[in-house]
Amino acid sequence: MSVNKPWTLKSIAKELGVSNATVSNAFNRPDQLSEKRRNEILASCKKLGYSGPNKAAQSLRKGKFNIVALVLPDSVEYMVTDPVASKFVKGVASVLEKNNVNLLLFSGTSDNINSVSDFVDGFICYGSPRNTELIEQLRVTNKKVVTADFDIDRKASISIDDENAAFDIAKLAIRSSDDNIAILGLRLLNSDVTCRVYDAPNFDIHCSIAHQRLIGYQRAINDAKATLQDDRVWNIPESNHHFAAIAVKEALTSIPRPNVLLCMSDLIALSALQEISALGLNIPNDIRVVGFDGIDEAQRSTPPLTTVHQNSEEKGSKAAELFITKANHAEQIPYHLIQGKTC
Amino acid sequence: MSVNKPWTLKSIAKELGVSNATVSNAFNRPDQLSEKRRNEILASCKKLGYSGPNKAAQSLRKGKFNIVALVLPDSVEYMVTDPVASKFVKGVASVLEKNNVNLLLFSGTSDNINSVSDFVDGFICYGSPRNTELIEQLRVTNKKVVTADFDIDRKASISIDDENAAFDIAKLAIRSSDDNIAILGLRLLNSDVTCRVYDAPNFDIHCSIAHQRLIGYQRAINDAKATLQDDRVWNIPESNHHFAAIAVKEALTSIPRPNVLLCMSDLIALSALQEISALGLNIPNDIRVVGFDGIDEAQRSTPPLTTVHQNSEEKGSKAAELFITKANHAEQIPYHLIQGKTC
DNA sequence: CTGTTAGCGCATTCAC
DNA sequence: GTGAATGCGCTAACAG
Repeated sequence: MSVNKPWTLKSIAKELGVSNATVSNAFNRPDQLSEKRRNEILASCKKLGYSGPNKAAQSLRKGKFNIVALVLPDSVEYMVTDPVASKFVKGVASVLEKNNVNLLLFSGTSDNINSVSDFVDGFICYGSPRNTELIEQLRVTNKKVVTADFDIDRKASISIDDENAAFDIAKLAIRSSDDNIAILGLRLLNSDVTCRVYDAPNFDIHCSIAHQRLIGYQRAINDAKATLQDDRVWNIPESNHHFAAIAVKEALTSIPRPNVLLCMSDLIALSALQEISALGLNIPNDIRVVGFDGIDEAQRSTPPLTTVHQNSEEKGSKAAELFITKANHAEQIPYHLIQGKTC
Repeated sequence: MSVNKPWTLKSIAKELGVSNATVSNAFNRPDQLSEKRRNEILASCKKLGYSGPNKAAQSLRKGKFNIVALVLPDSVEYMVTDPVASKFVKGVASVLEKNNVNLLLFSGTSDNINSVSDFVDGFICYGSPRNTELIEQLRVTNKKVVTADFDIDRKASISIDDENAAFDIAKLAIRSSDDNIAILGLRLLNSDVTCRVYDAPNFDIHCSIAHQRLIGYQRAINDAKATLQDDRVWNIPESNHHFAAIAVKEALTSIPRPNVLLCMSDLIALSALQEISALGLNIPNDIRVVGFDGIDEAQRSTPPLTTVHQNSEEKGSKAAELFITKANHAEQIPYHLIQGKTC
């Protein structure tokens, strides 16, 4: 056999003078042959440079690929930019690695999961993908699907209790029925610009965490007998300073100026702190601000942010575990409030 | 045909009453049949719910997978934590996406590329992987390999001129032959603890960027007729505050105290700024500090860091382009100095 | 332009 | 324990 031609199961079997079933069994089904025979074969293969059955062929045959596609909410850029998403990915990766499953990054802006679904065992979907057609595709695929921070029918999912978390943190921020409240929402609309949200009940994505958080805020507002003016909800398309600053500026320059800012992410809240300082206003005396997520950076800001902490890494590892164990239930993990100095 | 059984090329061909080659051609080789016939077939397939040839089988047959494995220097965690690595990934992802190639994350701590090499078209390797056995495996694989920030034989590679960049920035920092210089190196040794490096020439990895930067620093030191004491080089295993702070503290408490700190990453330099402030020392009067990388954060520090800027995202996109175009030359991209206020 | 056929590399049956 | 046969789903070559 030419040294350049890579070995195949067949060719190595012939070389060793055994049947190909035997070689296959040596690698895949130890119980089908004696320990001794197996070790001999494996040793010979190693010596000859055959590193085991071809994975692609094996996958085609078995219908098992050991790859899972991580469907990101947005482009890959988003994942590496957003600290919350990063932690999630880290959690997913650690569990998959332990199970010898490979991780394929799949952009939420792609137009079809078909391009990969033939060679992955399934999907872990983190948040609602920007291209909403993917949701429908994920709904109908017969591959395993686990969602995080949003739901698709009765597929396995992992999240926190966003509504109650939002309620709790908003209760902390709202002190009087006279408070002037503004909500800086994250992806409340399926839009890619910062804008106000006038028709609160009419969302594109009803199952989104943004929606749930909004309900929680609203409940806290009602609970405090305060009111939310209908031009005081903003939509921010991505959790970053660029888009957040626009909304924050609009909010701070609107009359009457809000004295409570409910932010759907810490990054948004941090932008708010920055703008508020720039205006020479005092936190929390003039304005109280609360965030959401509990990223490390938020505890190092001045003043440290009052926010909801959720363990994104755990969320990621749980998502991967749900995938591996083929679970199909919805799971929630706990959150807790971090009492900073911004309210 | 049962509605539940997914279509195959064969079954759909039979259903449509055409040969399977025709269906295959309709999807893959438009020139092999009339426009009209092709459209008819594609339309029928769509109507019946056949979304095209199975990718796994197609890949096995063609030997083309449209997946590239990105070999990370360390675990996935590293990638999402390090701002420089993040940018690189972003650059890679954007180009691959444009070419309909999927990105598989491959940890630099894995023990064998064999686990994936049967179903990827090749590897993009970012920096020297923590498990150095992978280097040898990448060297001998017959799959396409592109390396970034380090070299494997004559495979395609992308980097900056690390030696000259280090020389340039060090020249900025060193002002007199009396300067007391300390070097805070990044991965100079294949160790996972922070420690001093005594035998400068004896590196595990001779082709590493750390090595090249060290040579550049050394050249600048010689050029300034200054000297580097042999206990003034530190090895930091990962570019983060935890490991960096240890080295910084050791350096700052050694006698005579260094007045020039050459740091092999901005994150290390930022840690240094923090520790120096904590000691009540003045930058740059008491100590001058220079970094490497030019991350955004370094410009927002007080004082803003003097450093080398390299475009990591471009490095990533170039790496992907080298892969896509099957190039096999070494390429360098430019760097430039950022004159901050730390020296 | 169309249909037939022989693999891509493997795992699983079934008889031996 | 072994070896031959079948097919996972597809593409390329070739004949028509």
